Amino acid sequence: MSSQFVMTSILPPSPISPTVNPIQLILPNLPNLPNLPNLSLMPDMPKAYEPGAHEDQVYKDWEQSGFFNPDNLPGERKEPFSMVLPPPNVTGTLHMGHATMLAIQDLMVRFERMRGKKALWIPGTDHAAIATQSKVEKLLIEGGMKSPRHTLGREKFLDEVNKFAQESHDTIVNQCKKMGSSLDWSREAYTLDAERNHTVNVAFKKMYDDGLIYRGYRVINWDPLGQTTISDIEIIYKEVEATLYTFKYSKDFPIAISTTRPETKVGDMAVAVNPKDARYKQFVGMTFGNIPFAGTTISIKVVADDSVDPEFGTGALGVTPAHSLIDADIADRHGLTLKQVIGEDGRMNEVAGPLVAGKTTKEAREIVASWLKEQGLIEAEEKTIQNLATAERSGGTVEPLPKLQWFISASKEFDRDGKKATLKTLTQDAVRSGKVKITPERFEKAYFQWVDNLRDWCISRQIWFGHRVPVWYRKVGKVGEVREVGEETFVGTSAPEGDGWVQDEDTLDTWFSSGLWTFSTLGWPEKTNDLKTFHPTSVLETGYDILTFWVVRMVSMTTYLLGEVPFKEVYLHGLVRDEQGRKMSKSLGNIINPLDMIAKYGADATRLSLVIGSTAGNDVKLSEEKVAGLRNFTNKLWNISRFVLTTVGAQALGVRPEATGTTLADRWIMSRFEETVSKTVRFLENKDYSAAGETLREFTWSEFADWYLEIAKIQRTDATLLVSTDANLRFILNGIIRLWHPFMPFVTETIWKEMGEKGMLIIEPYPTSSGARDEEAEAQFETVRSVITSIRAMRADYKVEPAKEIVAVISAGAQAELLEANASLIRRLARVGELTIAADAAKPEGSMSAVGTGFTIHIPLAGLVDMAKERTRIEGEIASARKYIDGTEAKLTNKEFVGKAPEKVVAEMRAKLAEAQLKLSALEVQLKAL
RNA sequence: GGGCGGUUAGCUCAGUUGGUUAGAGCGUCACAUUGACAUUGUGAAGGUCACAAGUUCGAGCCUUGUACCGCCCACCA
Repeated sequence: MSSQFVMTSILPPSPISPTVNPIQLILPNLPNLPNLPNLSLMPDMPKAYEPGAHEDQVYKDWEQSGFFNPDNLPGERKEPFSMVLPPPNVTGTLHMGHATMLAIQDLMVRFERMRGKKALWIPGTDHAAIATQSKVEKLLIEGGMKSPRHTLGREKFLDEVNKFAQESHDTIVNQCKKMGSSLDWSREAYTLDAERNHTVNVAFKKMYDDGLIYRGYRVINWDPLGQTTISDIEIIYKEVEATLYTFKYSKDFPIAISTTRPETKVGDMAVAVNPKDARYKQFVGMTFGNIPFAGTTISIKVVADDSVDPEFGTGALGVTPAHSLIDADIADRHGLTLKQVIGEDGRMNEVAGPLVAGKTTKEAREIVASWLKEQGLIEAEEKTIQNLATAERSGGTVEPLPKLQWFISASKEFDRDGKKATLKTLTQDAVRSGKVKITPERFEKAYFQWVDNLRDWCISRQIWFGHRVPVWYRKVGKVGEVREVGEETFVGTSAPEGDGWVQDEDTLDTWFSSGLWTFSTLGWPEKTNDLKTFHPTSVLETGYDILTFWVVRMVSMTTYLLGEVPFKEVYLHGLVRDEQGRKMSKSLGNIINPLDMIAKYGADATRLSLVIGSTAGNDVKLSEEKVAGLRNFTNKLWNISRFVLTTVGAQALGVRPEATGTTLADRWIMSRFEETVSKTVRFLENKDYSAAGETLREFTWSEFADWYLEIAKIQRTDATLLVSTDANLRFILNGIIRLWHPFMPFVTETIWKEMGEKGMLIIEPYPTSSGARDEEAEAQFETVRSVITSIRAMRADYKVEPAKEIVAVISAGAQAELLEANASLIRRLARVGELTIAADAAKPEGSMSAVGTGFTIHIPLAGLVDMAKERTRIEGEIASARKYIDGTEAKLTNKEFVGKAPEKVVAEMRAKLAEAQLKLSALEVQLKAL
């Protein structure tokens, strides 16, 4: 029974929380009030946003709403958006890399959900076969058990692993929720649960029946420490120092060879030379038999093979077919037999001869080397750097050796749509045809580099934790007559009928089941509604480091089994590094735990820190300061809302105000809002999340909070502007809360509640914009803003107390009317008591001046103005203006520039020149006046 | 050995098909602060865009080369 160790329990239903949010006690009392709010009903918002006080409750509310499940979403939603969560390994807890993935994916799915799509994001975990089993084994050994597998036996050992996996799973689920992930828990899957086991078995059987899966006796990567085979990509190369010996097998042998592993030479079957190598041509085809070598006897054939580099070493390669993957290939081409001299325990076996039998390879290496020395066979001995193959999980030194294993063929041909295809060509075509788009595009190269060299994939593992190979064997033969006449094989989704069947002991590589993930989670092989609606999935978002491990395999297996791609797009994020760019690791002690960050700064700030400042495919450097900085922003957003809600009120939020009768500032902020919406949406559609976030932050903080809110305070003192100003404040607040939601779901949903909105923000429509801007208002407001900023700068320059009112005279030419119309803003925001604005105003005695584009500001500061300092400053400004004018004039008098540059560029430059000249003459006037 | 990135302010990074006097956040400095917010406000300083040559009217951006840093693949036996 393969299901005995399958984990089925997934998740208890969320209990309905007995706690009642105090805010909800107030809000139902908010009827449709007349325009002026009743202050006593205003929400009582604390001064600072405390994430810990809201996040868990908000998440529970979302879960209870059922909106994570697309079947429950309101309205008619036709277009699907689907995504699978790359299942985290049940080996422990989530790290910042997982947090990044959750932040980006949740952003994607919330955005699409708000845009009215049938949005589905499927959660799940990966049993991570070798990784989990070795982790549990290690823990048991640390706990005092010497040989856990031996002591416990298969069933009890698996109980331990499953227990650990369950605990890990619970932790992971909790962490996903803490991050605010809007995952549809009702569809949660596990790569090793009963349904996925069925999928795996069906897939295995189909591929076996089609000849894509086969069993073969071949040289594989053996991990003597983990006691299992591993695939090529589970190998990590480490540089170690080694001795390269050059020697002859015997005095009479005509060719010398080199090796760093003399002990394997007792298994040599041939010497390979390049066919073009004149030195050895005469020996090709000859066999030298009965060579006494290190206590045994070997027989060496000289073969010619193109893969041998005549320039390297002696130009001859000793072929050890059983213990080198390359040699195995050569042996295969020349029909040499595999002579296994190293056993699965990593020691030399009987075949290796009495001199080394039973010794470890390391011991044997010394023994054979001394034997060679004694015999005087060594011609050279030198130190080199060798890339030692080690197993990713156990750290053991990988020993290539021949073994009967299960493989998936990359090159077996089959018919696909009337054409010949292989797994390799299917995988290549998926990306080449554009059916799968990889973002960033440059990773397509890495994809092809891997796929073009796709080799047969060894999928069987000698571990217990995993999907057991769905193959049964039975000895065939008449009892009592001949033993083991043959073996009968049965491949199926469950055990065959009849007696004597024994299931294959091995389990499958964990990537076999994860390769089926996009459709195993949707009910395949049944033709479910989910599969029809949501497959192929819209996008796969994952780290670039598992492109080859996982993405390639998903494309291979899905295109083969389903005849369609697993996803339309792959979006790859970078790795999270520390502030110095180092990988986060336990040994460096630089790990930032996402849960710590959430506890300290909130989930929203943590998410934002992983999204802002990171671009597709590039690593993110994370520091606690960055998270803290973004926590400040969440608090800013909270306080913006607090201001609007407590002073203006919550009514009529979201209703677009009438444009008539509004001020320049009103027109400006509405225009900026339109621009912000269209830019944000465009960036989100292009998956440029950092740019979207920065656009929003810029608008929220630098435009809405710093300028419009301050102006609103002034406008609200004017009874004729009160209603329209409030309407604007509400509308824009409502808009930014929606815009921010996919980035910062908790604080925005909390504010939404404070606003007294009935439904939940999670399903509100995302703002849209025609992109129509009021360019006149933007330009005019820019002038007003620039006047205010200039006055503030002058004050700061002369250390005038911010509260103190000053006198200002502005000479503004054609812009005098505009500034006059906004004089009250200038007075209040720049703290000007007596303000004179004229087309051409004279400079008062003893004043300092600042020249802007189209205006000059004078501030009389009797006795305070340092004339020498003023002169230096103005001279400096004149110098830079001259330099600019000279450069620009040079360009404009250059016929080639005027002739070849686009008209628009030339016209812009002329306008800039005129502006600069105007400024220069104004500066010169100022200098003279001094 | 093959390939892919990167090098822009003290730090972390943007910079869209080449076109204003290169931007942001953090940090720094100065000033301020009981009415949304010190998790704040206002203002300022700070850059030969790694280096060299080339293409172009024009280069942070394109080409070639050099240097340094990081990663992936191969595994020379």
